[in-house]
Amino acid sequence: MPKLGMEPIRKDALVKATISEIGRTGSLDVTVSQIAKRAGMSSALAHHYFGSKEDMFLAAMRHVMTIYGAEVRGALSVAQTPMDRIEAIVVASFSPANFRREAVGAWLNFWVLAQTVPQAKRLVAVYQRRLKSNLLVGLRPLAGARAETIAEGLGALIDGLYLRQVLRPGAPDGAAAAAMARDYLAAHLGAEPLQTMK
Amino acid sequence: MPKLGMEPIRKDALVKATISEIGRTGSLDVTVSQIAKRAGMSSALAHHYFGSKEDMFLAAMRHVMTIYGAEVRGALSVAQTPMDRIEAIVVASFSPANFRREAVGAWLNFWVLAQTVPQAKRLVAVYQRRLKSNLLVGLRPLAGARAETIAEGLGALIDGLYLRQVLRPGAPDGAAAAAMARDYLAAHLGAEPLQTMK
DNA sequence: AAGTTTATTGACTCGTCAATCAACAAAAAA
DNA sequence: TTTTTTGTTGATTGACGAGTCAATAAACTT
Repeated sequence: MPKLGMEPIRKDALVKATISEIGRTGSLDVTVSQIAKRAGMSSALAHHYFGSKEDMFLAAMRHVMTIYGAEVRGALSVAQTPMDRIEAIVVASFSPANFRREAVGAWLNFWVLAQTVPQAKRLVAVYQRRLKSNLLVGLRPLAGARAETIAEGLGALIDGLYLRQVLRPGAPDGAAAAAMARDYLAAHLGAEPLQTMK
Repeated sequence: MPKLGMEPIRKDALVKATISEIGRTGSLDVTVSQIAKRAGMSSALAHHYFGSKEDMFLAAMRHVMTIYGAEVRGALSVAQTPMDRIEAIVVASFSPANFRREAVGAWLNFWVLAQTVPQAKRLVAVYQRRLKSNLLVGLRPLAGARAETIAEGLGALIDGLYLRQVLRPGAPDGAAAAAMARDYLAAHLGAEPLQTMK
């Protein structure tokens, strides 16, 4: 009994189901049928709304990044000082949500996807640019000319710490990761604003 | 015309072919037949020597890590000072070899594999421990009690910088990554050996 | 010489899966 | 009311793939 305006609802359900299934299997080795089943429809319908499985992956990727982006934006909106802003980004990056099985599966597998699907690589690049630019807003008042380099380094450190927590045996420790990031900041900000020699 | 003692030769060929194919496709979505073909044998023979495809993946993973380990060990063997040691590890980690398509494909996909295959997770953990311990040897004379934290952070930073170079559009810049790692060191060593307050 | 171990493959089994299609149903437009 | 658009699925296509097996053959053992 077809109700109209199903498209966005179905697509949304499929995107979420895609992420769930990637998290469940830990890989991109999920079938359209599995996804469709979890989203409560036939695989044919999934193919109807998304032309191909790859399109579903890309939509799922955008969704994960949107969620993360919203989390960061929410945290930033209550930040007062520049330091607050950086702290907000760090905390959001290591929030429990990002360590859920689905999120982990999504990120790792999207990195893999980025190797071969240009569209996916572009999305990853967008994420990296946005992270850096968010960090810069907080860093420039604190570090001036060195802000660029510090933002680059802190961005990489956040990714690296995340990766390590995820690959570590046992439960990930977001707080420890955040502490390391703060340490990095302290060393780069507190120490040598005067060091100019290369 | 069976010559004896083929096993190690065949296995070696399969391992290398596995890495090649993973690099070529950028994913673990490679068939045993593709691997076997590239290694110059039938897929049945591949199954004869390795029981399953997963076994081939794990063997390939060990091989990649062995290569990297050898590279690091070689660089360390000529290091004189503690600082030399750290520098050697950094340079080796961002060597062109590690940015070859095969190496990139291997690392990214092995991270994914580690999510679901405990054996793979263990191998990743071994790599992380070894990196940290190598860094520690160089860091302890320079940083004393803070060596632990710095090694942890530098290890994560190296992974994060690697990831960023790999995902960046365009050719990766190992030298830039190494420079960032040095920057991290400088900030953590040169600055506040006296800072004790939390 | 007979028996055993090692090397090797073509053919096959059993299964999966992405994508398509024909067909049906209901709402909206004409 | 007829037509068009939107929603929906069962069935099918066409292809591929991991792992097994029987069979063949060379080399080594006894």
